Amino acid sequence: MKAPVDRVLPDTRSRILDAAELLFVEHGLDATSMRMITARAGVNLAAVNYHFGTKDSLIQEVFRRRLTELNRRRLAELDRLEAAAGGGRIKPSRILEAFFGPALELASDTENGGSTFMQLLGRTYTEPNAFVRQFLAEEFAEAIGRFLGALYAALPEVPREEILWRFHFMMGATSYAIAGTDALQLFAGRFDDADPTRFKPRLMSFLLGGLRAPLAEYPDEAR
Amino acid sequence: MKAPVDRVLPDTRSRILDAAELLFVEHGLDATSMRMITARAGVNLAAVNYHFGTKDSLIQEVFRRRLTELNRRRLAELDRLEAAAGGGRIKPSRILEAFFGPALELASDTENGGSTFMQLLGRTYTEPNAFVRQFLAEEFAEAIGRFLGALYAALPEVPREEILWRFHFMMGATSYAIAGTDALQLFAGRFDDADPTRFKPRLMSFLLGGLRAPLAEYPDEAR
DNA sequence: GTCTATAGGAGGATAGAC
DNA sequence: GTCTATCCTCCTATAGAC
Repeated sequence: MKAPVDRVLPDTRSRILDAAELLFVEHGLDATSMRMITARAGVNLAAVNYHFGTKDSLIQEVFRRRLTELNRRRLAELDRLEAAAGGGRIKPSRILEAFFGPALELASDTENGGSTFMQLLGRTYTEPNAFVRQFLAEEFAEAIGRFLGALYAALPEVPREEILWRFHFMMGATSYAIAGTDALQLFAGRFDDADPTRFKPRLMSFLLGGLRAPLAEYPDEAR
Repeated sequence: MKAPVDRVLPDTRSRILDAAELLFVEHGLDATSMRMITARAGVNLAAVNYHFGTKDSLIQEVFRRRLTELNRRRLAELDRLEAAAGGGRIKPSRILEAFFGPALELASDTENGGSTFMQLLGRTYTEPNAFVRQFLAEEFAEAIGRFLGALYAALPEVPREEILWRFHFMMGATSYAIAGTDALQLFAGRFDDADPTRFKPRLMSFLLGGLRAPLAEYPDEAR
């Protein structure tokens, strides 16, 4: 790499993205105005339109710069697992680790804003904004497809639509846990032993238990 | 009851609440303007301020009118369970049924807007608006406290903070599943067998599996 | 590339007539 | 109780100077 480091401090574009990410978490996408973003980033209002065009494009770029890398890492992990298995079965717990592990890692990265972003992402899965949902779906399509396929292969005795639903439930538990930890505090009062290092094994244990639950364990009383 | 039925059609106040509920789901709290609400309700703009004062108060009332009843039913179910057990242990599956059952029932009520509301509620758990979070926490405080206590008693061998976390995960899986079913469609393409009558047993089976998962089943590799 | 200035419109809220 | 009319604030986006 012979390109000289011209700027060691974040440039205008990055400063805008960082500020937007933070404010989107604090106030939501709609309630965050361009003025709030540029004020926090220390740049001029017009800089946003220069670099990103519209507010929607800015939102898209906030997600894209992190999601592309996140899903790349997930797929790399899955590739590694499949190569190591050499056509044999992969343990479901390994698959869950490959999918949720990178997300939880990012969620615990408080230095580079990863935890901020994951809070935002967790909330945005249920975002009503059609534009946002559209590109989120596109960004995730490949990873979700590959991981669902891996789970189908790892659990051939479980009906596929059941796996699909359970994957959905697992995404929900994880998103919600990441996005709304303070909601738990509100509900349950002080939460002194919220040891963040224990969060991952706790969640993984729960997810695996749900994924492998007996199919008809809970009788349908409403039938 | 000797009060005559003066109005059989919804009055202005109810029409505003119904319209607001629907629009909040479609566009989110912030993106829904007072003008959109009054236009859909077929009432004048000033009627909202007359009946509710501010937009925040209107939002609060949209939630309150449904949540009070929902949590009342949950607590009634729990009372019934505890009375029937007569001091003995209650099965965790019964407790989950008492808590999540009424919510799922409301979520499948498409006639009176219950499903609309539950979609809204599921999304709002991660709402950034501080005002909204505050009264949601107050509205839920009693029910959450009672049900956590019941789970503690039902699972005395499980550490309490573990139950607390798992309750949090269960709320997440449920909220997300209710709020974002169409997200699943986006991810997984066509979803032909999304039989809504099978949703409840599927979710309950998953929740119970997660709640009863072995504690250290998933090893903490990052330790 | 980044700024100032402003256009052009939508927002919540209210005063006062009916 | 419900309406009309209006105030003032805030928004996104852009045009054009530097």
